[in-house]
Amino acid sequence: MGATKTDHFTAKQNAIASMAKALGHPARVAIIEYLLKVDACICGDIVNELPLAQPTVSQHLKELKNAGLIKGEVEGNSICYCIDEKSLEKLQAYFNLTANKLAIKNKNCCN
Amino acid sequence: MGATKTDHFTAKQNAIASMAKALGHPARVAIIEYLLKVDACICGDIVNELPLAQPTVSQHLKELKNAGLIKGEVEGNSICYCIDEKSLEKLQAYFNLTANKLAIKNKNCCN
DNA sequence: TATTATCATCGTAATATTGCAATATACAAT
DNA sequence: ATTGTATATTGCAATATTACGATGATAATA
Repeated sequence: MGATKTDHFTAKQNAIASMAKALGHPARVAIIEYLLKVDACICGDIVNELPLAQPTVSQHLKELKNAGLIKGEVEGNSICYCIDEKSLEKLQAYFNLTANKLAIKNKNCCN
Repeated sequence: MGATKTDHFTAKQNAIASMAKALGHPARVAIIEYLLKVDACICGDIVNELPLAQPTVSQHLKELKNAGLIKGEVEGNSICYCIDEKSLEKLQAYFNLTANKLAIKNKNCCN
């Protein structure tokens, strides 16, 4: 026990959960917001922005990358991290769909 | 260590992270989708829908409730769970804003 | 080549999450 | 009152996450 039973759910449910999980930490939300704000995006800048040590930030970046929310490319001595537009669009589409379904839904329950 | 340093981030960042974290498990995504699909919404139904034991489902429901994503009301012998529209709208608004900012952004980096 | 700068990885401690059996609680019906 | 049904809570084991110091790896620069 202790491990999530991912194989019992649909691929889409796991995909959404995976991206949501990556955003389930304020440092990672802050990283996304910072990447959105600046044009140049090097890990060092992010470390200076956050109240966390460099290895911790590096780890958060890795998780965002694993979830597909950001991309990283080597650029000389440093690494350039950027938001992966597609993943953000998937989340946008998912929540638009969900909120719209909810708005249309018959509310004959708890309301 | 091991505990998230929430107080170092903004209230909004923590709020988004908190809701995202609640959706960071496929069972909880499945619960939201199920609540969206049905009109009547009682926990027993949810237990039957999911490949998890009753206490586990109950715990996931509690977390969704703590994050403000669902509301629960006692209804006779059972409890009626429903999606909290406001929270879903917040997520929708957040991802719309983020995706739109991203679309407008100058991409002079990693692209 | 030696040094410095930048980011990643390893190792580890502290804490949180996941999942379930067992048990408790609350209500409805008999 | 007792029984049955529905959900919550407790307690625990397995695993995951968070955070950071120490150390590596690589590239630019002196």
